[in-house]
Amino acid sequence: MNIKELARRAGVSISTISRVINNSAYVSPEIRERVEAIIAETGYRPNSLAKDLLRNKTDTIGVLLPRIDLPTFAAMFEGVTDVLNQNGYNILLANTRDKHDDELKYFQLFYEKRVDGVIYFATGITEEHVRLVKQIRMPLVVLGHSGEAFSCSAVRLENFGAAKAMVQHLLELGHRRIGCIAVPDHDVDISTHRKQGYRSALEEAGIDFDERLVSIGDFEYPWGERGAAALMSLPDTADRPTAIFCITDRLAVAASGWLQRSGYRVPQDVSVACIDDPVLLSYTQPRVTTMSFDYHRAGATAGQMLINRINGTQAEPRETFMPFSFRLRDSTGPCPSG
Amino acid sequence: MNIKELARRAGVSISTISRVINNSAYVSPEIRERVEAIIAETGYRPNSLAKDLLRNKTDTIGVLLPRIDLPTFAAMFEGVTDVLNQNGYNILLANTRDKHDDELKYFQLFYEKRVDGVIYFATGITEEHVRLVKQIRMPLVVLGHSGEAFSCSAVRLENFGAAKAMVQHLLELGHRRIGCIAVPDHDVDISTHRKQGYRSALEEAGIDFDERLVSIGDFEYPWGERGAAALMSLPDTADRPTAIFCITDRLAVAASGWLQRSGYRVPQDVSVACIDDPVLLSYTQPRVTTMSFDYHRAGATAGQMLINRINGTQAEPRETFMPFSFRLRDSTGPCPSG
DNA sequence: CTGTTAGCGCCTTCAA
DNA sequence: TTGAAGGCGCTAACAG
Repeated sequence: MNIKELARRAGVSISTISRVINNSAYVSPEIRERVEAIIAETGYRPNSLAKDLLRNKTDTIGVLLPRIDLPTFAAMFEGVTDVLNQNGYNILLANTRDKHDDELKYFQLFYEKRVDGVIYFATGITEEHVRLVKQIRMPLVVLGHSGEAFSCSAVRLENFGAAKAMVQHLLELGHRRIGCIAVPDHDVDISTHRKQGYRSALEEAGIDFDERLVSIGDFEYPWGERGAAALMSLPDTADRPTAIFCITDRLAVAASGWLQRSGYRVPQDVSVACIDDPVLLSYTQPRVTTMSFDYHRAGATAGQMLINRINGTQAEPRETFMPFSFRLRDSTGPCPSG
Repeated sequence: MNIKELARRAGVSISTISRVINNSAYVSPEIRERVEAIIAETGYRPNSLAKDLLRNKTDTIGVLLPRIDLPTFAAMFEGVTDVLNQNGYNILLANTRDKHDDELKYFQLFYEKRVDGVIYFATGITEEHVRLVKQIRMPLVVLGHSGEAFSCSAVRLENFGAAKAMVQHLLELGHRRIGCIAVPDHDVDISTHRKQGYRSALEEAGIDFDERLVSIGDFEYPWGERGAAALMSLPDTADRPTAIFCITDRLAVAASGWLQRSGYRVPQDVSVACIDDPVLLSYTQPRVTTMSFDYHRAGATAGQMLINRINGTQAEPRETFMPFSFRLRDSTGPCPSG
């Protein structure tokens, strides 16, 4: 079914059909009624492809992300979609599932599908990314990294500050041997900056950095166990940490579970703290002290920035940092031997 | 930049350009080279809208779901996207955020955008849904419900069996007063069937159903606390449950946390069990006994069914039930007063 | 081997 | 107030 067939059945021209569909001009009531009846009866819906081709706009935004099954990404994503949907945009979603090399392919896809803009949950930006994006000139907003390389707006997190403040909290509780369960430096904003915050807090407190207190793995639960186990099995008991700072929530949950199953009380024997605050952390036993970011808001901000960029409301690149807030719960306490 | 401009610059016709882009016919090496050089230099990429309009195919699948921030949905979604991406499809994602009424709007959108098929994470199917889908005749696969109303294939979960088997596990441990934290009957497959499984197991064991042992709330953590609190505050101590069966994982985590904070040992005083097995449940304290569904596989199966339907490989509707598997962990134990 | 032409379905002047 | 015609960017006959 198309506009031509509709016109034939209604005994009018295709322009008239177009007019009633879009209310774009006056149509005599009788004709309008007749056409509407036929539309209702046939269940006709215009072909958006044809329309989009003509108006050179798709009302679709490409969203590129490495995974969606982490609460943090899911929350940002829902923030993005909330504002985009409210503004009449649809989402073409590319989930690379951590296959970083596929990102370039998806940028091309977005361009070929002529999306009106792109939200990019960045993990690592290469020169190829930059060249490609420059070439295709699509409105772009980066989430989780600087947008400088692309000369575009970005929404970032105060990762350094959050990590530093959390370690300072542990220092204030009297802890001196503070372990850190972290991840490699693939993802600049999270892994590097949070680790830097940890080191910076120690440094300012005049505590020497001890490499044996840092355990590097990945973001997943199993590593929280393994990391905690590694730290608590340092040969000299005096070397073992009295507090463990985890770079993200899953590591803390698993570390806390392992500690308890291994006979340590949390926080009486060992404190556990982290960054990121999925609802879960308020319901585990014990509840976990953390630094909270409003991920939904971060996503919504990025979405709004992109809309402003498309509208021309805000042409100049701008960078927003999301603040953290301290959530004191039950997993941190005074240093025992302190 | 378009094919016409390219033709002008290369001094050839647009068909020649098309031929080199698509490798659809022989082109003399010199011309091919010249054209490819210009393409590389301009960064030209064909407009998919025009192509899709012509071939009447978009290589895009619409995915309609109520939310993406639950591990179960996220896992199914990634299963879907894995097989679809592997088969060259892209994803137009509609996240209703539990606004059930928007579903119809998104079905229309999918049709207007001429997606090649739809995966529908169904929560409640109304007559309007059926009428609309019948009218637009798109290949469709339903996830989480019967596809009967649409005469389409579906992937479902053995919710009844999983719930029944879990309650039977508790019965075998000697429990007679088994609480249930559940949700209202909005979502047939999960809420109703799992509750029915609970009742069926009790019935077969000759235990009278006690309404006071069922607490109805929602899927979120806070309700796990409130539900557990309600069950454990029945006036007569003898009425209180010695085991709590939760309809899904979040409720169990929160219930277990609340019990421990309220002075109950899990499982020595009260056992906790549930259905659904996000990785988390292996890392909480205690680890939670549950029935596991392979959600990723469920999604992948749905994706493959849709592809088969589009190819014509499998035209007849078919229904697959995903089996459950028992994960015995640390949150369930013998009935104390046994 | 390459160019010309006719649409895909729709919107938008421009006439009438 | 309505109709005719051109064109969005591309592919696929059909000529040459």
